[in-house]
Amino acid sequence: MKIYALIDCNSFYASCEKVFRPDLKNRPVVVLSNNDGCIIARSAEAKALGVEMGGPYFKIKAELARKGVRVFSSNYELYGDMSARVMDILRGFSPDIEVYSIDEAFVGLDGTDDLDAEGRRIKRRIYTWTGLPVSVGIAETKTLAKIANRIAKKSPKAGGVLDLFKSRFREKALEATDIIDIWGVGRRLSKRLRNMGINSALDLSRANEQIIRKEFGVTLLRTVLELRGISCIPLDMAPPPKQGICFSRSFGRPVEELRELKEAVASYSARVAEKLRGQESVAGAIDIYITTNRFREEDPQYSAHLTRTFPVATSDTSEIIDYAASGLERIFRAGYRYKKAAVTATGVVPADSVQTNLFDTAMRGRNENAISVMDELNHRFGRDTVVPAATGLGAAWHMRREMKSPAYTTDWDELPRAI
DNA sequence: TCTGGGGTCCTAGGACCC
DNA sequence: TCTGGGGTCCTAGGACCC
Repeated sequence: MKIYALIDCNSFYASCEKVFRPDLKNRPVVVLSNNDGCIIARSAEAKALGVEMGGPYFKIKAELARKGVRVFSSNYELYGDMSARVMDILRGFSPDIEVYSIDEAFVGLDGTDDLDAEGRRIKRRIYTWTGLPVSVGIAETKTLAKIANRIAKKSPKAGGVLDLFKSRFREKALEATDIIDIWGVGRRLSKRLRNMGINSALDLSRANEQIIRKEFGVTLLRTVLELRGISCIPLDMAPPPKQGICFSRSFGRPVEELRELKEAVASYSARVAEKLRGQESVAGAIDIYITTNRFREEDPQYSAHLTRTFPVATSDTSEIIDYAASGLERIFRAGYRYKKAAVTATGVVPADSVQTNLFDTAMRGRNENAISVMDELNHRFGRDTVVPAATGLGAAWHMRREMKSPAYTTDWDELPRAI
């Protein structure tokens, strides 16, 4: 029988700031997003004062000051560092751990006798070693562990830890959980479910499987089964490298010039390339997105994106910047006040898989002649001088720019002429 | 003046092939 | 003439997560 514990740091960003400011103990604290745009974390004291999550800072700045709320700009380096410490401590309890987000992890506790006591040991050790308060929820599925965690966090009686594994309180817990608070049920789904008279987690756990499958798809069906204690979402201990790598930012002020946008897109592209190399991946394509400020309804609105595919998957900074820049030129329209730009690498695969893919592509082409010509070129000019592109129909031959006469052809039979 | 950033998964529909 | 089933691959868009 599987047992899952969900460990979740309370008000993570706000708690991280408090660790280094003992004078703020028991004081309300909030943390702001990039550009100090909106509130992304609130300490318990701030929540008690009614400070809303996601509220734009400029609208409530005066109110926060009046209430004595301390305000921090976000410091992601600090949060990443604190997160790593917490995850290391959890690894001391079980090797079965899925780091789910910066402030959450699922831990497998199979074979543990006293789950409640183990949960309290985890909570105590993290607090002693890092100063961060956490909540622990335990159950036989991840979805139920999420619910247990949520109740542990809110209920004063639970003291931050709730074990729902084979618990006689499970039905009560489901009944007390509103549909919108279930992991995997968002605004849209909850609306549709309410129309069917499904309002609580208990209602959803009793819903008809066929109807759920037909009307909502397999994702929600899995949620239903998980609520019944049937585990459908296993621990993901070694998440594969990211499939898409994105860098996106809002500008501090409206941007109208192509030149300025280009600078932004170039620096975002460089960051994406860095991230790619950091996880030893390459991208098959790059997507550029720009948009105006949707909150300024009086302004003309425009947003656009464009995907550019690389002949050969790459993590090369200048190549990525070039492609992004030319994509930007194509979607840029003058006369708009731009607010935000994003650069996303897609088709991301491990760098060392590319040669394998290329070989497969070559074999699919079944053109012995082309393959032997490629081999000969590579033998004469050095390894990887010529490679077949991984994407596109048929075979596309790409010759690296180190060669004096770079050639690019989409025809197998053309290759010999490239010599 | 001022409204975050970074992801995943699923499904539907079109292109293309035999 | 344009009719059929079965399959893959790709893309766009929706919904959700923290």
